[in-house]
This record gives sequence, C-alpha cells and structure tokens, in this order.
Amino acid sequence: MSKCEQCIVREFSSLKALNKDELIQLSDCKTSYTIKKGETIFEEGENVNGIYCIKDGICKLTKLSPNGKDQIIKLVKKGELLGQRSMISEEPVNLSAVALEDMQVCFIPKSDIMGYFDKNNQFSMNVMRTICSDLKDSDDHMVSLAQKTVKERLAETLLYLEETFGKSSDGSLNVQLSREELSGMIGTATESCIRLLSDFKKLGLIELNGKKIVLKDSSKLKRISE
Amino acid sequence: MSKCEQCIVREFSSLKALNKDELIQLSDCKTSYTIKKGETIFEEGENVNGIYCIKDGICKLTKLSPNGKDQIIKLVKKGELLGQRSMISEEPVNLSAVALEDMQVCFIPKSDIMGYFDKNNQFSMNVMRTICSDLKDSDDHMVSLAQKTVKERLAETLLYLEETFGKSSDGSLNVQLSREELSGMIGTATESCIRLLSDFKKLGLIELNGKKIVLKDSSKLKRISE
DNA sequence: AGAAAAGGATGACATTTATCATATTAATGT
DNA sequence: ACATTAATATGATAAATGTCATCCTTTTCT
Repeated sequence: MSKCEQCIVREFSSLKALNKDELIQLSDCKTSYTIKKGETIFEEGENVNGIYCIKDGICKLTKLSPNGKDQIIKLVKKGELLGQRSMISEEPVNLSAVALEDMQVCFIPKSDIMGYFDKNNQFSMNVMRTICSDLKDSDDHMVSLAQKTVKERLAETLLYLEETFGKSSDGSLNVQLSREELSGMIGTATESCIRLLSDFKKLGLIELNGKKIVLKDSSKLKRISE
Repeated sequence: MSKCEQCIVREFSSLKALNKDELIQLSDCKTSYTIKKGETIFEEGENVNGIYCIKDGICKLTKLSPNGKDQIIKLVKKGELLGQRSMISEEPVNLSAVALEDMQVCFIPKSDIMGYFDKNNQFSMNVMRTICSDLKDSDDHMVSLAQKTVKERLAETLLYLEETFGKSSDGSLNVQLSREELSGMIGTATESCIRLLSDFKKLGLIELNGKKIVLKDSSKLKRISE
C-alpha cells in the first residue's frame, strides 16, 4: 500500500492542507485502484460516498443528454479530486467519470475525509475554492456554448486542451480524444466537428495524424475563438 | 434601520444558520438599498467585498459574451444571496447583477460575514451547499445549451420560470422579461425567440399579452422541452 | 398630448449546423 | 492474417438559426 504522505500529487489538490499525521491516517483508509482506458469510475446517479484522488491519468466527466449524446462537462487530470460536490451536497453524483487513458486513483471514504472538513479549516477552504473555481469555469463555458459558433468553440477547445494538458514531444496535444469526444466537449454533431477539423487543417492551423492533433498556428486559432 | 432578526427572508438563505445574537450583530453592519428596475447592483469584474441579501425583487446575473450579447446565467430572487462565490474565491465577481424589478437588498461587508464562516459551521456548510447546488444547475444548463434545440430550450425555460417564480392572479408568469432577456437566457437571437413564441402561441401552448406570458399547456411544453 | 425612442413582430434571405448515405481507414478479435 | 467492427472522412441535402430590413406597437420624455 502506497503512502499518501509520500505521494506527490496531493500537493496539487485540496489535500495539500493536510499535515503529515493526517496524511498517514489517510493512507490507512484509502483504497487504490487501476482504471483502464474507457472504464467507468462512477456513473451519473450513483452514490459514491467518498472522493477519488487522481494519482495518474485523465478522465472525462460527462452527462447524458435526453437526445442520447454524452456532453463532456470537464476533463480532470492527475492531482485533482473527484466527487467533492456530491460529498458536500450529500447527493448522488450528477456526472459520470470515464477514463480517457489508464489511470491510478485512490478512493477515500466519506467518513474518513469529512472529519478533516470540520477540523482542518484550510482543507475545507481549499475544497470550497475548488468548487467555486469550477462554478466560474462552468459560467464561462455556458456563455461559449450559448453565444459562440461551433467553429469558435472548436478553436477555443483546442487551445484549452493545449493549455491544460500541454504537448508531447512530437508537438501533439497531450490528451487523446476521439472525434466523438471532442464533439461532446464543444456540443455539436461528430460530422460537423470532423469537417471543421479538416477545414482547420486545410487552413494550416492544425495538423492531424489519427487522434493526434498538433496546433500549428495558435494565434490564428485564438483569433477564430473569439 | 430594519432588523435582520425580524427579517423573514433570512430563513430562505444560508443566513438561517445564524442565531439571534449573530443576527442582531449583523443588523448593525449591514446597509440597506433600494434598487430600481434596470439598475445595476454590481458589474462583472468589480470587487464587491461582501454579499448582498435580497429582501425583495428579482435580478438577473449576466455575463457579457465577446459577440456583445449578454448571456443570462441565472435569475435570483427574494431570500437568496449574491456574491458568495466571489467572497470565497477572493476574486472580482464574474457576473453582473441587474434588477428585473424594483428591489430591496442589504449589503453585508465581507469583514463582518467572514467571521461566521469560521465560527458557525452550519452557516459555512449552508453556503457551500448553495454553491454546490449552483454548480449542479450550471452543469444541467450546459447540457441543455449544448445539446438541445432553441425550441426545446425555450419550452424548458418557460417551464422553469413558472416553476421558480409561479404565476400571478391572471395566470401569467410572475417574472417579466423582455424578449431580449428571454433570448439571453436560452442563448439565441432575439428574433428567433420572438418567432418561436409566436409559434407556441399559434399552437395554443401559451398566451401572449405584451410582456405577460401565460402557459396554457404545460404538459405539451414539457414534451417539447425534452 | 405629441414626438421620439425602444421594444416587438414578421418577411426574405444567408449561413450554420444536423442528418443521412456512403466511402475509406484504423482497430480489434479469433 | 483475415474478417469484423468501429472510427474517421466527405458529399448531398434538409433543417435550424442568424441577420437584415421593415413595420407596428408600446413606452418614455418633455
């Protein structure tokens, strides 16, 4: 069993407020899982009863629309926590979490984490600030979806992906999404997304190589995204 | 100066966790304002440095899109608080608040409310739960904007307005929005919104009388909204 | 009251986006 | 390795939505 106090990713989340003793305690109650690409961590409507700490990998948070399509609400990466909102609201999770690549996650039962919520003020403030930040992002995203064209949203999303996940050695985005998933992020039909990617490629803004996408002209993409 | 401990609307917000002494203290530091319809309470980017408690009236929270249109993120009514997210994040507000009708609001400086945040656990939990609920609503709204047609969103919004604000004695929605504002809620061009309202009227789903809207067939609207 | 401005409604048309069909390419299972 | 399936790509077309122009109605101002 790996030890929380030696785990680097805790520094990136609200857990950084916990002291050494608290982290040692945490190590005893957590469960580690390996999640394969495509597997579900939890599903919309489930009672999760705890939080997941992402040690490695990226997952998507999706919500099923009545039309049968999955809307991607957020991508979550190494160092972030899942299930905080649900834990505080004492409600089932409202989103599904599905791995986009192989993941390492640790599950901490609600009973074990809620104690720090009362005792460790800094920790609860961190959680609150994270949720506030999510809310702000959500507001911004809403304006995009409501007011921007699909083309603008695609450009915006590509820039967001590069900014958030960086690029790998070959220059391509460090997160691989299927065309369908990318469509699920920008809220459009898969074919429309593919078509616009082709357009961007013809305009020399990006390069496509299977799932790999390289941004060639970020400043022009930036201009399109507004 | 009116007294918080005698104010009924506190029961509807996170403030219900405060005890009598705390409320009496609050009365001394709050400032009451009358806001006329159309006036701005605060603007996107401002440092608000406190929260507003809405004693009476309704306001819209909007965010300006790069295309120049105002997207309405949320409507807020009597009993609710404004500026909580900004206060916790210690950031400028990300939304503007504009009165949709004459309002009574009380402003409580951050310095006076933050104390309860540490001392009164129930109060801070209430605030958190409110923000969590906003986040959940925001996620739902996002899926609507991304995946539903304008017609579906209009039907959904009309039902939401009736559910949230009720109807007045003549059966019309108890909140009056201009066509432009309604468009700003559903994320569409004003003309498109007007056209669809006319369609709904021709189908006998609603009645229009100036700004007044009466829902005549909620179950059919419900069916359209999915 | 009357003028001016704002808001609402509607037609004509352009543009964007979705849908359906089908081809091509890549991934997967046995 | 080959068949099967899934993912990507593209064309043709329909449907949804936005834009511009114009007219009508209501509100506001003096």
